[in-house]
Amino acid sequence: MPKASTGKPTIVDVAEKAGVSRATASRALSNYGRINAATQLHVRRVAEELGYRPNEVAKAMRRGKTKTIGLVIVADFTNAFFDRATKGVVDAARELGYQVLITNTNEDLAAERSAIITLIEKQVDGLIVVPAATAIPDHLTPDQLDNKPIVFIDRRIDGLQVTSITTEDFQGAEEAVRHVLSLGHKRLGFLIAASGVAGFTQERPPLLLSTVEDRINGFAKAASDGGIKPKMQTWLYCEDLPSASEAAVMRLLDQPKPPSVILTSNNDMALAVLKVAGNRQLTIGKDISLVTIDDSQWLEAMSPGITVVARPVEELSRIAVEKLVANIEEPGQPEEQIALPVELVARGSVANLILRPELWME
Amino acid sequence: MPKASTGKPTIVDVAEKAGVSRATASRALSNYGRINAATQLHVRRVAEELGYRPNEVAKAMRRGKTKTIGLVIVADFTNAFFDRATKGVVDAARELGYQVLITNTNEDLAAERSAIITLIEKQVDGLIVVPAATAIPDHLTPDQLDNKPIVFIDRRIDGLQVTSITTEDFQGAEEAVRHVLSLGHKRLGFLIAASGVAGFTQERPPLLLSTVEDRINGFAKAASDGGIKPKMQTWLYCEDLPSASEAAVMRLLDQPKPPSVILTSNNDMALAVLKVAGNRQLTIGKDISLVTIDDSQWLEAMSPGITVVARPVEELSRIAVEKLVANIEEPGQPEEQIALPVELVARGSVANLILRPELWME
DNA sequence: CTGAAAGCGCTAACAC
DNA sequence: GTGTTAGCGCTTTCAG
Repeated sequence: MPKASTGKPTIVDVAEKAGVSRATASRALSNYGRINAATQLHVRRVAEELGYRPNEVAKAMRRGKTKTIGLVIVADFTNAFFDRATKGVVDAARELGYQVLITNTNEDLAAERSAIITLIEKQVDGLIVVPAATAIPDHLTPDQLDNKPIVFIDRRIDGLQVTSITTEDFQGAEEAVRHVLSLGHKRLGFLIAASGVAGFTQERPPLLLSTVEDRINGFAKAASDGGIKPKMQTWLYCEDLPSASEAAVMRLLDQPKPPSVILTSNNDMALAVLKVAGNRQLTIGKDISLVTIDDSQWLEAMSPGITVVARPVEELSRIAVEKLVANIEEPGQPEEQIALPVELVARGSVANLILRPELWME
Repeated sequence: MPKASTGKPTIVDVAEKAGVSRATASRALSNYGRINAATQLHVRRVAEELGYRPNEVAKAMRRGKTKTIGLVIVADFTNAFFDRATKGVVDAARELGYQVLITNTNEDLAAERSAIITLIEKQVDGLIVVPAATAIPDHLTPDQLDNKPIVFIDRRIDGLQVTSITTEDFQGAEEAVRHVLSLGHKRLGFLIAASGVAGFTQERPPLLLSTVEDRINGFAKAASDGGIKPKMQTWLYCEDLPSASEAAVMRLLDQPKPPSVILTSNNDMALAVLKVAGNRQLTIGKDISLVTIDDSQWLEAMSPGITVVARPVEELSRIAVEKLVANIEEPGQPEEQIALPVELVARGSVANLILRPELWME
């Protein structure tokens, strides 16, 4: 009586039934090495009959490659940027034959740290991360990473030699300001999401994510270039929490001389402006203007549509995956800092104070 | 000269350096079986020194468990439901010590099929899927699934004995209709997302997802209970594509006697209403009313806020993971069909035709 | 309480 | 072109 194979068929079962050795079966199934075409066909047929499925874990163990990449995404992917980025990474990875193991840290460095350890232990071939850190962290050293390739998306960490795919946030922010200035706005409110602050503050926090840093600098440069005096600008740095951001918006609006336009650094801040404006019966694009960074279908569908700096999220994710996979399959690629161009999409959320000065009296 | 271990340290290196056997090292590190406390401490210290990291792939191979679950999510997680569900699953899984391997199919059965095969080959311990199929598919048999547990979220497949976590869509839809009727609406437009149709149609497609089916039935029941004659109802079944849904909305609005309120079956359809209304300078909650299913921060932040049937997405995901993990760790749990209650969140997008009949003359 | 040894399923030298 | 064999790194009987 033949050894009854109880569980699911393995390559040994296939080999036996096909009357060949394991090696031949393997060659037939994985399509490598020299093998007789007829043998291959036969083995494959037998495998099919048996309902054989390769065990990728065993393969991974043997080859030292899991064909899996780890995605460490911070915060909600409830955020209009991160959900698209996630989808982009998953899709691009699959096209290249990789699966993605996903982890969510809540902008929390400790969570990021442990996520990376887990992923490395799971033997991912590489990592795509949205780093939560502003300074060089200790858990992103080649040693901790087991020398696995890594690429950052959305943000850089200056001083770390890591490939990063970001967007031209400085230019985008500049363009946003130029746009509102061209429409006659002179009193500007800036609402900047900044982790690490409690509530909101006028003082610029010392440590900021590279994206935030770039946006601030871009905003500031264009405002200054446009001849807008600091007095005419209100800057609020705000915790990324509805309670904080809404309070910040109210503060902005309740100034003796409130801004005619608010520029927000991300979706969450824009949401707060929308909320508060709604509560106060203020019409966007008329009573108060708004420009934000990152597009979404909702921003487009509103009336008026919200003017945004759109970032090429899908492309960013795709490039990140391509660079990572290139480095996995051919180690030693040079590090690159890639910044993708952004685009201002003007919709109706910025009042034209030139054509309709009655909307805004100084 | 001792065998210089080149690569990363393995448990053998730890054992050697600690002067114990592999078995003892394993016991010390994985904290099982009988082991002397002092020995354990020593081994752990050595492991620490060496920077030893367990290889989870090897563990998985040996134990036959990967501590990984596969998530097969359809469509965009750009969708306000799926992004939150994804996050919910990832978070809940991590809390239970599982990682998640994510796949995105675009409501495409073939993609789903291949995703599941891949996941099974990767030896996931179980599967959470949003099934794209309306009828019983051939790729979800215990055999194809390698007898791994599976739970559906968001939708059921009637006739398939699979644990599913859904929401009370029938009741939610009913409640939505009751709400608009109570506000005096009598002419109702229903915009239903339905895959499989091209463009849009008035004819009800034969095969519908269980969620869609339930929503339609709920809408219809409440309308009929409320004495709304079929003549007063317009039903449009629509491809889930902006071009199609926007055309459908226009059709709805361009009828000789257009509905005073549109009830949409999902976010995408609601987006189309918003878009078209914006283009036509129609004010939501006044010129045209809107109720949709699934909440999002955007729907809440708009002015007026959009009235929605909110579904408990996080809870749904959490329960799905818990049920799945229970079944992984203790196989043979009974299948369950769980439907979570939903909640109507009334905001300002439905005009009150009773208080302000001038908004709507028959 | 600890060690020896087997083996999870697969691939890749190396022989023939 | 095919078979033999040796592991990948780990856990787990089974002895002692």
